Formats: sequence, structure tokens, C-alpha cells
Amino acid sequence: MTELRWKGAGAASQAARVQPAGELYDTLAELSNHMKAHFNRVAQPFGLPSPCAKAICLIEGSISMKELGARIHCDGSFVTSIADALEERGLVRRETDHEDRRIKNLVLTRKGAELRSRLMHELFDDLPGMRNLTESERDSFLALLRKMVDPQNE
Amino acid sequence: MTELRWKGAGAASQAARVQPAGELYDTLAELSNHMKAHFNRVAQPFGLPSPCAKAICLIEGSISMKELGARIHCDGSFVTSIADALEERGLVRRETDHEDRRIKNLVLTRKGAELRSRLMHELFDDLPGMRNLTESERDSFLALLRKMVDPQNE
DNA sequence: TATTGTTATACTCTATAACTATA
DNA sequence: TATAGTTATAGAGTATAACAATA
Repeated sequence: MTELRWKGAGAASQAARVQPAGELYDTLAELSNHMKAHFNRVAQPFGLPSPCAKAICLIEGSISMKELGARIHCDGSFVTSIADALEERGLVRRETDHEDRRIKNLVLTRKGAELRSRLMHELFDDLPGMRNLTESERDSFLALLRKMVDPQNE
Repeated sequence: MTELRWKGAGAASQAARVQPAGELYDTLAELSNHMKAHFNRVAQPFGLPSPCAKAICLIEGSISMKELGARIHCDGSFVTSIADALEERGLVRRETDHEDRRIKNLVLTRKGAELRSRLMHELFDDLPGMRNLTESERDSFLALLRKMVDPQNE
């Protein structure tokens, strides 16, 4: 998501309903970029390409490759390469499922579980901007975010 | 920005301060993905690669290539290829700056200005989730977003 | 010498198509 | 026949390095 600098545009040239949406869009984009930068900054010292770092966050206990693809919003072929990279580094094992032998479950090794735990804590321990909000503002913010993404109301 | 499915993680396994941050992060990622999908859906019929569609939103009146690179958060060499693509389609002109002849300003053609205007209105006319919030909730949401990105408090 | 932009090239992320093995 | 995963390949998006023109 990229800012489109609606803010920079002259207010006079914008329709009344459209302008607030632009401001909201841009500020959201800015925050989301802060988060992305934060993720990369934190993940980099762990020496993983960022798709792998994301994947390892999503593997808890055991998860099929298909399910990982669904969570990460990507094609199965890309899951294969992520799994290869994580396996090479000794962070996950592929285990053929006992009930359906087509399925391979990704299981964190001890090393992988430890890395994941450190990564997650460093990521969420001090999220950009969180300290700018009071406890109750955080609650409101999360509630509003949830309302925004709620498919019930779309 | 990608969800890390903190929601799926067992609450018991997470430190008290870390978990709300994870939920906020994931919900924000979800919203930001909705926005990105919306952008691509709206921009696609215009037949521009998405970096070009973003760029055209950022060009109002006249802007140097360097400034465009700064706004789009990318390297100058990439700005060159975006400008090439936009120029080929007759959407912008390069004009050598009168005061400093190293600088090339990108200027929207009439066709470009018209495309930009249509694109922007379609983008912001019905932003995903906006209708889920009341007028005053939108104000609060924007205010909280601004607080989150405020560098003063970081 | 420093800055703006360009060219050539290479890297990262990701999808498509054809395939294997199971079901 | 349909599904899970793999392989080979290709494409988009983006950066790096060396360069030209101007300051």
C-alpha cells in the first residue's frame, strides 16, 4: 500500500465526500509502511528472506503446506520454495500426514520454534506508534479497525 | 504487510503486553490488504501497471523525477522506467527545468490529467469499510491513525 | 566535486503450466 | 477424476553500479 499524497492536493479541488477518504487512505498507508519497515528491521538480523520470516510466524505446531499458502495468500509453488528454504536452515521439517499421504505438514524444529518465539516477541514488544496511544485509545483503535474489516457490513 | 495470524495463536502462550499488539498488527494488515486489493481492482481497467497508476496519482501539476521518487519511496532508476511508461502512453511529458537544467519535471498531459481524475474519484468514492463507520467514527479513526504515525511522540 | 537523471543488469517476490503421487 | 505438492520457467517490481550532463 502506497500513499497517494491526497494530503498534498488542494482541498478546493476535491469533492467533499472524496477528500476525507483520501486522507484516511494515505494515513493508513503511512502507518502500514511503518509496520512493514518495522517488520523488516526486526526480521533482518535473523537472516531470513522476508517471506520466510512471515511464514515462520504462521507455523505453529503443525500446518499443511496448503494451509500455509492460504494464510500467506500465495500460490502452492511458492510455498514449496519457502518450505525448502526453511528446511535447509533446519527450522522446519516436512512430515507426511498419516491420514492422507498427499499432505505434507510443516513442523517447527526446536531451533525453529525458538527463532519464532524470539522474532514474535521482538516484533510485538514495541510496535511503531503504539506508545502514542493510551490504553483506552488502543481499544478504540482496534475496535474501529475491526469494524472497518468486518465483512458483515460490507 | 502480511497478517501473522496472531489471532490463531493460543492466548495462554502469549505475554499480556504482546498479544494486543499482535491483534492490532494483524487487523491493520487485513485492512491494508483490503485497500491494496481495492486499488488494484479499480486501477486495472485503466490498463496501467500498478506502479504507474500510483505515480499518476502523485503527479499534480508539475513534479521533478527526484520528488516523485521520494514520494513513491523508490530509487531514481525506477522513476525513469515509470516515466518512460507514462510518456509512451501519452499521459505525461518530461520538461527540462528552466532554472536547473539537470532537473526534468513531469507534467500531466490533458489525457493524463483526465485519467488521474477519474482514477482518484473511483478510488476514494467508496473505500472498503468506510461505510461501516459513522461520520464521527471516521473522525475518531483518522485522529487515531494520525496519532499512531505522529513522529513527535515516537 | 556533487547532483539529476539514464542505462544495463541483476535480484526478490510471486505466478503459471506441466508434472508426480496419492486419493 | 480430483487434490497436494514439486519443478521449471517466466514475469512483475525494484535496486545497484557505472555513466552523462549540468551545476
